[in-house]
Amino acid sequence: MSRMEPSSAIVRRSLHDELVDRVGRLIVDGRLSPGQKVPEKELCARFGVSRTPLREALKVLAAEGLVTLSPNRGAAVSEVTEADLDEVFPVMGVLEALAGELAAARITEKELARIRNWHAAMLKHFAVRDLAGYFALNEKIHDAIFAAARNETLSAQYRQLAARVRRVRYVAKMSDRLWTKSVGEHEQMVAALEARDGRRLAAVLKRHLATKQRTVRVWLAKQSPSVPR
Amino acid sequence: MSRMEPSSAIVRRSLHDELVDRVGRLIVDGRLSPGQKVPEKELCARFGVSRTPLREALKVLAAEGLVTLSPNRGAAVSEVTEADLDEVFPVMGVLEALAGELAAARITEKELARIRNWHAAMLKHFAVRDLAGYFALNEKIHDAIFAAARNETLSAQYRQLAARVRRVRYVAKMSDRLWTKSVGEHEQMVAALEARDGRRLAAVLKRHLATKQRTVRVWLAKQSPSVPR
DNA sequence: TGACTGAATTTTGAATTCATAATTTCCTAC
DNA sequence: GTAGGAAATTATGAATTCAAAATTCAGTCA
Repeated sequence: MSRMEPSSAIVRRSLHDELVDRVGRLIVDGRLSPGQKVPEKELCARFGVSRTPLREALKVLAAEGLVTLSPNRGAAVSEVTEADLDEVFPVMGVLEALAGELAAARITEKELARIRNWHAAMLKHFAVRDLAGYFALNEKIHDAIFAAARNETLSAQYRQLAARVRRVRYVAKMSDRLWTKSVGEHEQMVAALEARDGRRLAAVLKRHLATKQRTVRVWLAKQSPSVPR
Repeated sequence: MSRMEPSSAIVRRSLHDELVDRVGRLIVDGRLSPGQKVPEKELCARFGVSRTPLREALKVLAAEGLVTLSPNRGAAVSEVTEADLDEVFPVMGVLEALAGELAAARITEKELARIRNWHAAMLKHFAVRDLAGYFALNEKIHDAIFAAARNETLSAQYRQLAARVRRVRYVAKMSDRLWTKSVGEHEQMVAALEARDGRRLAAVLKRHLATKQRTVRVWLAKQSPSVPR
């Protein structure tokens, strides 16, 4: 008997697992905004499921910090304060540094080549100041570095923290100065990877993240006065 | 009206939240052993709750890596393989290092004094080779360092990883040589804290964790042949 | 008008129910 | 006696139900 196409096969994940993803995405890319109550009923209707699996998913999202549960008043999308960023970024920093060290030691030629290509494409987006395209490739490159680090635990921890700040991170319009700086850092990242210099890559990634934090900070400061509640 | 004893007060957390703790503890301190299926029914009876909140808790524990869910066959306590340790320890390492740097900068005299006391008490337990007493204080000291780092995100991430390995970590009988080494490292930790030398503390913590990993490795290697499945 | 009270409604947390998948038991054929 | 397979049992995933809490709304009185 012939095996079914893996792509067409319905990999029957449990509903709650699927929902963690779907609802998480709604939050991360801003379709549910911070502070807003999670509309349980509406989401049940939208996804065609009952409250049970949805609520299971919300518990998981709460453990990951994307939603906040208050007793007898349900779930709300977590807000991202400046204090949160001050907590999260340093942790992301050391995780990225570790990823860099491991990746430099373990990355294959093939993976490196792919990153080089993405980097080149990213430069083109930068040239015409196409932020969305830039970010998409930027994220791919970072993911590839974590993949090359071959440490699923490390990647998972990072992903979790990244999700908490991404909605801020990827909305933050960069000033041209910071953007240029960021591109330069990416240049150095690729160079360090090619030299397989883990220490240097770690340092670059840390500096890069600091740049990002500054970008976000600027954005958040501009934003928060206009967000009353 | 007089206030009730906090210990007797029923702080009405949601059931699932309470259960994440209780079941998590069962796993972490080995009352449910790795590989074993989580006895849903039995736990419901034991805690006097229905399956709904228990299953919510299991989803959260699965996200934290303490249990593993397989479609249509429920939850089982996750096993800890050597490969897991190779993933988890490096991450814990960088988190501890960061905690050390932050703690050195932020710790108060009072907190430092408390750590000094615990350290002294720990030495007494070491003198008579009282492993349980030693571990209890050891853990307190590490917790205190994270508390002094004033970064809840950092602490939470660390706690999560620590839970995954603790059942191995705190069962592992240390060889006398490694134990002595460990005590020496603790000595250096306190010294670095007193000097508020973050860099040095980070280095010591990293070395200390490496020692611990070696301890666990030895234990796991001895163990695994006798565990058939 | 406007603050307060209390009933009606909605929302939440958790138990129960129900359909389906997995496992066990028991029977049959060899 | 054992392998195979059907029926019974149990476990699992998810929907539904139910009680209690929160919220909304309406009416009363100052």
